[in-house]
Parts: sequence; structure tokens; C-alpha cells
Amino acid sequence: MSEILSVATKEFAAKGLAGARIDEIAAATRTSKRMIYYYFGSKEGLYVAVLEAAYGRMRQIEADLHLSDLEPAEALKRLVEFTYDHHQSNEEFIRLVMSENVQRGEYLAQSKEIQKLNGSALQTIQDLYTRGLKKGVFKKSLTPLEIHSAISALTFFNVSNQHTFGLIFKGKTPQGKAQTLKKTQVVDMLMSYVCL
Amino acid sequence: MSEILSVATKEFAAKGLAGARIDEIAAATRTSKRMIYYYFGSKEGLYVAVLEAAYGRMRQIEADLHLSDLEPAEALKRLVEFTYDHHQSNEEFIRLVMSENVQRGEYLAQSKEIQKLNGSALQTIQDLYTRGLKKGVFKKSLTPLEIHSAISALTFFNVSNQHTFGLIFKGKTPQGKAQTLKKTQVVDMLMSYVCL
DNA sequence: TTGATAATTAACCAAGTGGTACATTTATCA
DNA sequence: TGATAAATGTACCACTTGGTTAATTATCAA
Repeated sequence: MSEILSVATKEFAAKGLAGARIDEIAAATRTSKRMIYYYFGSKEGLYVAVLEAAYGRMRQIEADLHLSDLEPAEALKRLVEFTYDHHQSNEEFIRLVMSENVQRGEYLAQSKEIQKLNGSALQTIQDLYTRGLKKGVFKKSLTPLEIHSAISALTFFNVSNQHTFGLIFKGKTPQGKAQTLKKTQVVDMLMSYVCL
Repeated sequence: MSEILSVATKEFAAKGLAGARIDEIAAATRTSKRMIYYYFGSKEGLYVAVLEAAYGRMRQIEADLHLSDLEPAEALKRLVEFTYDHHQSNEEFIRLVMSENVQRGEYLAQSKEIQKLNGSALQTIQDLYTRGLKKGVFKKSLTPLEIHSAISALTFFNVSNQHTFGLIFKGKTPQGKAQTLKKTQVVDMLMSYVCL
């Protein structure tokens, strides 16, 4: 069953919900198509399970950072660097999120699990931000959501849009993975956004 | 034929290449499915035509900004504000780009047209940046591509990921269109990224 | 051992879907 | 005006694909 899930994750991430083929997922598994329906009920059911698992993993890893041990500014830097690296090495997750946004979050909305994990990411930033304010090193008038947004935007886009960027600016983009924004630049931008 | 293209744009933007249905596109047109194949040859052919048209429109509008009349810093601000507004009001384009990135730019790569429009966007920034350097108001060591990336990231993400963001942070996100980063914030971030 | 439930297999199907054959009409223009 | 090509309408098809029916085997408590 976890094999089905991991194969399905690859397939959905590669082709989206509509493009993915249950038959191909089944073929890449040691089980059969029938079993997929036995466990997940429908293609959509499997897709939602894949989404939940992917978001769950994300939250898990986030929780493993120990930011409260660090000075606020240092913690923020660490968070940005981590998010950058994480997005960089989890293109699969990013493509799932993209495809879900193309369909307006229709299926993510069906998952009750998802609602639970909303707090944690914001709470981490909330704590960090409050500590920074107290120490007088952060700008006032920012919200945790805005900080999270800014971090996500700069690190997510770099991976999510690499293919169209690579094509449009062919030759002008650094060779290899075509990440146009370097980690240090993203860190700098965010530090100067949040710090006084 | 332009009617087909505009209907198809809506359909592909809403459901992606795999999710879109030729029959539905035909039904929403005053012509028939037969004509779609007559003009565009295949579903993929139509999709590529849609992509080209969408990128073409984008380039056209960009070209209509008159940034060379303005002081460098003012021009940069104008460019950022414009891009923000433009992405904000062209969700269709953004979804097309997202879906194309999910499929790794496979179809954009098939278009020869696309290669042509690479320069213009970067050239605009190049000019602006060079002027700013001469006047001593911009940081050195940035590339036009990096500036363009940063602008795109902050303005694109805000629209592209609004649905998953809205769901995950339900209640915490500003009501309405769930844009978490305000225009002024994006402008500020980019100004302090580029300016000394 | 038995009875019942869970797990699995293999063949099958109905509907949806991209694409076409073919006949016909409408523009083009020498 | 007649010939040639472009544009269209209708009906159709082969194949893909999500999903199922029904029969079989493992599991395990009583």
C-alpha cells in the first residue's frame, strides 16, 4: 500500500491528476489495479491520499528544525536556507502543489487532514518573529503569513518555473538546474525584508 | 479561428492539457470539432498555439511600458507594480504557465516562436539596470535575469499558489482573493534588493 | 476444523475521447 | 463560368481508461 502511494506520487507529480494513468501506476507496482481500487476507492481517492502524504512529509521535516535554540535573526536565516534547500530537492512535491493549484485546490479541499497542519508552519514563524520584535531586531507590522509567503514565493518559484524559464531564457540561464536565484540572494532579500 | 483560440485558452488554463476536452472546446465555439483539427491538426497543436498566443500577448503588453522615460529607480518601481497588477489580473496566463511547468515545458519547447521573445523582457531590465548603475543608485553584481526572477517570483507565486495557500491557512489569509503579499511590500522588497 | 472476513487475481465492460472518412458547400480566380 | 482549392457538416470509429464482477486464496479467531 505504501508502494502504491509512492509510485502514485511519482505519476501524479509527473503528469497531474488528469494526465496520470491508473493502469501505469498499477503496472509500476507489484500489485494490481484492482488493489488500488480496493484501498483507495477511486483515482481521485488515490490522488487525495498522495496529496495528504506529501504535505504530511513536508510538515514533519519542518518540525524537525530547532529554531527556538537560535537567535531570531539566525533562526530566520536558517529557516530560509532550509526552505530553499528543501524545495530544491523536492521537485515532486512542488509539482503536486502546482497541479493542485491549476485545478483550484479542488482536491486538497476534500482532505480533512490538511486543515490540521495549517498551524504548525505559521506558529514557528510567529514565535521567531515575536522573539525578534522583543529583541528589537525585526521590523514591526509584518505578519507571520506574509513572512511565510515571501519565503515560499522566492524558493518555490525558482523550482516550479525552472522549465519555462529555462526555455525562454535559454543560454542566459546558468547551466544545469537553471536556478536563477542563488540561495544567498534569497537569504539576503528576506533578511532585509524582515530585519531593521 | 481566433474564437477557437480564446475558448481553448480558457479550457486549457482551467484544466491543463490532459484535462481539457476537445469536444468541450468545440461545443463552446460557433464552429465544430472538425474545424479545430482542420486548423490546428491535433490537440497538442492547439495547445501549443494557445501557449504561443498567451506569451505573445504578455510580451506585447510589456513592450507598451515606457520605462526609458523614467529615472531608473522610478522605472524599476513602475515595472514591479505593473508586473504585480498584470499577474493579478491574468490568472489564465499563470495557470497555463504552471501547467506547462508540470509537464516540464515539453510543449513550450516545441514552439519556435517562443525563442524570439526571450530577449525583450531581459533587454528592458538590462537597459534600466545599466542606467541605474551609471547614476550610482543600484547595487552592482546583479544580473538582469536575477532581477527579472525576483520580480516574477514574488508576483507570480502570489497568484499561482493562492488556492493551496487559501486552504492551508484558511481563516488566516485576508479575505477575498487571498493575496498574502501586498503590492507595496513586493515593491519595497525589490527596491531594497536592487537599490543601494 | 470451521466459518468468516480480508486480500488478491483475472477477465471484462461501458463510456468517453481524440481523431477521421466522406460528402458537400463556399470562396477564389484565371 | 468553370475549375481548383479552401472550408464545413455529419456521422462514425478505434482505442484508451476508469472502474467492476465474480471467483479464489490467505488469515485467523473461536
